[in-house]
Amino acid sequence: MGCQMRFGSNNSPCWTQTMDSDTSRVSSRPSSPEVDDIFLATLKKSVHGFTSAVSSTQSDHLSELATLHGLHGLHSLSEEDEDSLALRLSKKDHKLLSENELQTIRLKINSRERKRMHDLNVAMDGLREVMPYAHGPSVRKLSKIATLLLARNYILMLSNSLEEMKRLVSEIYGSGGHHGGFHPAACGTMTHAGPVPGHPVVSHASHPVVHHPLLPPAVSSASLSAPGISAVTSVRAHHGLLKAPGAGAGPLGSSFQHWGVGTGMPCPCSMCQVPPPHVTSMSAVPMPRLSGDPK
DNA sequence: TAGGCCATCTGGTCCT
DNA sequence: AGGACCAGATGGCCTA
Repeated sequence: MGCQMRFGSNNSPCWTQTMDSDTSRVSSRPSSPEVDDIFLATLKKSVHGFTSAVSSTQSDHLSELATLHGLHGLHSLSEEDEDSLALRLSKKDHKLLSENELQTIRLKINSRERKRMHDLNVAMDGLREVMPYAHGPSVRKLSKIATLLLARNYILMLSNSLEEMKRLVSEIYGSGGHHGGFHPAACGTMTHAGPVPGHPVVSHASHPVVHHPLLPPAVSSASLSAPGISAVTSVRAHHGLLKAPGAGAGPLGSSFQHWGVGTGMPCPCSMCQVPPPHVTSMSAVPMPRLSGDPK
């Protein structure tokens, strides 16, 4: 089976295709049910007796305990039996706490855990939102693991792009002052798209590995093959995020601004008064489809 | 039907 | 002691 990331309507297992629409299911269920509702409902039930308050798991657990204590047919127990069971359970398993107290504590803990997981999901949703991936109602929600892996790759891509931009800037302007000798008069006719005259064309294939201070050494395509993300090998293999930054119409491929040497400020010339090289939107990058969607 | 993804419960551990 | 965090177990939903 390998990598099964469900995105496209046809749900190809791997990220070999761009995300595709599937209006039928963004998420068939809320990321988290109304926590308070659940908790309150459960609490409400608990008022009428703990045997009806417990979840199925709790019921099972209770049944197990009842079995351990030699009591069978828990649901048919009378109140006296329940009280007896509670006493016996409290004596053996919970010492001083009554069942109701235990139940209350358990519900409280469960509620906290639900809230914690809900917060985690909210954060995950926030991460999904900033992921330059296809958004919209017609796009299936990224799974958690997909979100994390994609985010990681995205960060790597941005880091590499940034480092490469810095390198290029220093390469271009490092030896001279502003417009160090190559820039045509007042940026007259020069297109910023092509290779800079007198400067070697950037070859990503020959780029030294860029090390990001926040990343482990050798953050490169090789490092992306770490076992930790082996589950998405095909994702990596086909994922546009993992291409060498700047390739083609990447951040530096088609346009970049002149930068004032030493100032880090954009060149004020008219030619350079264009939007800064945007971070390539991954939604614009042909993302591999995750399914066998023929589109 | 199998497998993936997810929410929830639960008990354990660690921290404050 | 209480809360946060974690991982295992469980069951539901969905898709191929």
